[in-house]
Amino acid sequence: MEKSYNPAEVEGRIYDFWISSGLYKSKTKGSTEVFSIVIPPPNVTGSLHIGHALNNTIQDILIRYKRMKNFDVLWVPGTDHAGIATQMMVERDLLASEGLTKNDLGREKFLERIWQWKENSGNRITTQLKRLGALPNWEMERFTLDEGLSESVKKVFVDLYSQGLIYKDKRLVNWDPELRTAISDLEVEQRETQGNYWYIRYPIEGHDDLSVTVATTRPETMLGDTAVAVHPDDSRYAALVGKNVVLPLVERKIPVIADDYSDPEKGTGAVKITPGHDFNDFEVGKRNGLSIVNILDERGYVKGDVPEKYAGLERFEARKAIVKDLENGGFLVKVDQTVHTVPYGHRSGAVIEPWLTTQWYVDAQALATRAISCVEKSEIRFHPEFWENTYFEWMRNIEPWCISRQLWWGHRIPAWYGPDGEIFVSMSESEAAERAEKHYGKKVNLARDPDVLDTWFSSGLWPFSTLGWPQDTKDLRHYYPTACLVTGFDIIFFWVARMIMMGLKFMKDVPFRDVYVHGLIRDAKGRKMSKTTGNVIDPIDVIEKYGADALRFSLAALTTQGRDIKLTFSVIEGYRNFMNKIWNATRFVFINLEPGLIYNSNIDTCCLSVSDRWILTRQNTMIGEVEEFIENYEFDKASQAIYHFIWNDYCDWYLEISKFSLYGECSESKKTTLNVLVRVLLRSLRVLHPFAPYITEEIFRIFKERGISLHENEGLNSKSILDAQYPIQSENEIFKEESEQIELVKDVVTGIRNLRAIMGVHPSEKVSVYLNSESEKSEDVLRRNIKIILGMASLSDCIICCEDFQRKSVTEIVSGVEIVMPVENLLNIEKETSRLNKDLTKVLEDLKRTESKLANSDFIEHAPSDVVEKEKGKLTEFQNHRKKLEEILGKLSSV
RNA sequence: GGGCGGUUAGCUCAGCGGGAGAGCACCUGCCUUACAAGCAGGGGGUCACAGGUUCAAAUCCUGUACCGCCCA
Repeated sequence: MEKSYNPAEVEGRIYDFWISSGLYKSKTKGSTEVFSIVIPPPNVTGSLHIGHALNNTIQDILIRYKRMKNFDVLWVPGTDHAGIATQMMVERDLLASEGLTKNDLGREKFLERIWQWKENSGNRITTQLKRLGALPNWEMERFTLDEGLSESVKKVFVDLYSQGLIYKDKRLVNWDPELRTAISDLEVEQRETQGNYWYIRYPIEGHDDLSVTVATTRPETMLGDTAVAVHPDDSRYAALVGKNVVLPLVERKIPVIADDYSDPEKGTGAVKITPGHDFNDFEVGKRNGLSIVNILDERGYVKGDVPEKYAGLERFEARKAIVKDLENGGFLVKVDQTVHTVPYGHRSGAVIEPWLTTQWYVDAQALATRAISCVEKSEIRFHPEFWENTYFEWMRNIEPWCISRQLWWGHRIPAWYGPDGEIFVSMSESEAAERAEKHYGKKVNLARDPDVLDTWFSSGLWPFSTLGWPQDTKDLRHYYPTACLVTGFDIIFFWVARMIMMGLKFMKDVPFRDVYVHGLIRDAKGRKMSKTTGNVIDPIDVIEKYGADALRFSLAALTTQGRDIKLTFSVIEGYRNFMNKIWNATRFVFINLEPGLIYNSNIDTCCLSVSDRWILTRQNTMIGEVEEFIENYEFDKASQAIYHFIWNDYCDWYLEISKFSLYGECSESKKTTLNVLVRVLLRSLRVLHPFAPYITEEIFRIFKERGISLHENEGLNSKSILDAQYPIQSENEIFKEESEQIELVKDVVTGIRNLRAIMGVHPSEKVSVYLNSESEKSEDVLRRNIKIILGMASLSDCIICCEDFQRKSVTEIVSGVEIVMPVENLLNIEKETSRLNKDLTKVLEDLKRTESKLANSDFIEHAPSDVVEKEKGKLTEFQNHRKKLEEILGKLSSV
């Protein structure tokens, strides 16, 4: 074995092995329980970012863990066509490379281009997932625009339409003038923006001296004003209600109306109403029967029933012109600076315009009822639970979902129009034609709806469309509902909620039982990672530098419940070191193994030493904890438990203690030690495997290669560690008594080492100490483990006795044991006195607190008896400690 | 404006009713043949603030301040 672990040499080879040996396939034989996950499909043309790394690491941990627990696991991989994002990219590329627009190419040619683009970049994201060590069932890989998935999309659309849950409606939508498509509420980002409040005076018709002043952040929309609203109770304006104002520049006469939408406290208390370009105003217009004037085209240029002067101006150019003209005309009262929220397109970054169009909608409210109750009834559980609130909040106030997009890349809406606009929604064109013929009594030409569906519409079907729906497949029956969905909180609305609605509607069952919501990864300063900030950590770079296992372990360790993750290289480096530690612990074991020997890991309990029993106890405790933590999605705690066990228990103590046996004379003892070393190592590797699959598989392989054989083997007859059983806590390997003994020994050793350090004793120099305890039991423990103490503390001699010393010495008291180290001439009495006084102060504080507790009758009465007993134990301990310290200090003062 | 999270060691975060913890950073000493990507030892905290509940509060409740996110 190399002296340090080299992930770059190992990872590719191991991943190929997993693929070539078919380990990614589901293990259906002998498994009774099923565990399935569908991947949150990344953008097919995208590349793996650190968020994907986190998301997929967690899924891979779950899948590997459950597989080793003998579940029939399925992890469905796949990608998303990402309608807007992908089309935007290809359009940009087309323009840059050939100076062409999509319209120059035409729909079909353009779509060919996108497919080509997808083919070129389509493998990148999956290749990157493989580098991370993710092992989904690649045979099941899906793409949202696959034939099968397209069938499900059509089927869902047709069914929902026939039930009236999908409908066409003309209303305001969020319109992206740059992409020239409608987008959903969720794709709009409200940003606080520095802007102006323009106060504009609207003269009252027929009264030269009367006017009403309105305030607006979007003056150009005045071209579309069809009323001015004041509050019904606002006495300032009561007289004006029913009169008309003359819209400046436009000269249109529009009414002053009373509507409580107007807030008397805000601005002037009078508000201009533009039903064609503002969501609130649209509602006001509906209530008051106002007409709608559309003043913009799909690019955001002024057009329609407006003064000729402004027609054809871009919206912000129009704003400038209008403000200028208002000022010249004496209509501009004042301009205040203000911070207000402006809607921006999530993808394009363009300012969104509310725009009146006809679009397709899903009646989300109708689907939400059951989606809410299934979470209320805990048929689906969020982890951490508080995300339920976010979910409920949104679901209970859900708006109709606009699903049509004026794009070409995506699932084309399966609706055909007859010559008179009659709609035929069908699974196919021929079916539509058939129905049209019946309807009209003759053959007619049908035109298909040009638009495509929101990408999330197809993603919403993902948990069942990927399993074959609408066909009644074996996979669907077997793996639906999935066990768990792993996702970031940013797509709870976009995706999680919609999958729940769709799953309940079409599968009559929830799509998953658990939703594990992880945080978002941020940089060291807590900022979102973005290309523009330049603070992006590329997971592939990390993997190349530190190895995939180090990255995975870091992500798992940092994933605390419900918090964002601040990722820094120093953390990853730390876990890279951990991998190297494991590697070297393995090297140590191999160095000591004797070839050809048969190791029996089915250890005969009676041969075990105290330290053997201790490490087995520690390991079994750890195994139980890790199991519980993983089941609760507490990956941070699980990884910490493993880390602590391997590094601090196994390497720092057991491995060091084992040397006394390995380098000793007794071959029986040596054999037992090796058995325990091997057993604990192999079990640790299996516990660790879901978190660090590469290094554990590699070490496992080396074990097999070296021909290490064990009677009751540690899964070594499996071809992969992934096919070995996950360790389970073994009650008969928990030795409480011996475990406590070693903890005492450890404390004493640390105490001695501390004295050595204080006195500057060179590590190689052997010294002698006296150990003095008033407890016979402790004394007995120390006597029986004297070899460990001698070795671990580098002692020449260790005398356990109760005798009184008169020699110059330094002292430490740990766990009731007085450690006395004679130092003869080296003693600095002042320093030692001050050190011990510091200890004494602490003990006196502890003692005082305990005494006052026990003196409190309320405490004795109310506290549980075990707490009271514990407190009494502490009292004795502190009293002894105090007594000893005072004796030592007394002696020091007389030296 | 409404909702959700957070405030614990220099930094990142655990702990969430009974003696303040980890990793990193820091200080001291060690190249002790598994590992210097290491070993040993150590220092460091009125657990944001103010009330309350309780025999007992970092932990539960209320309020305040500040930070972050989501929705208007």
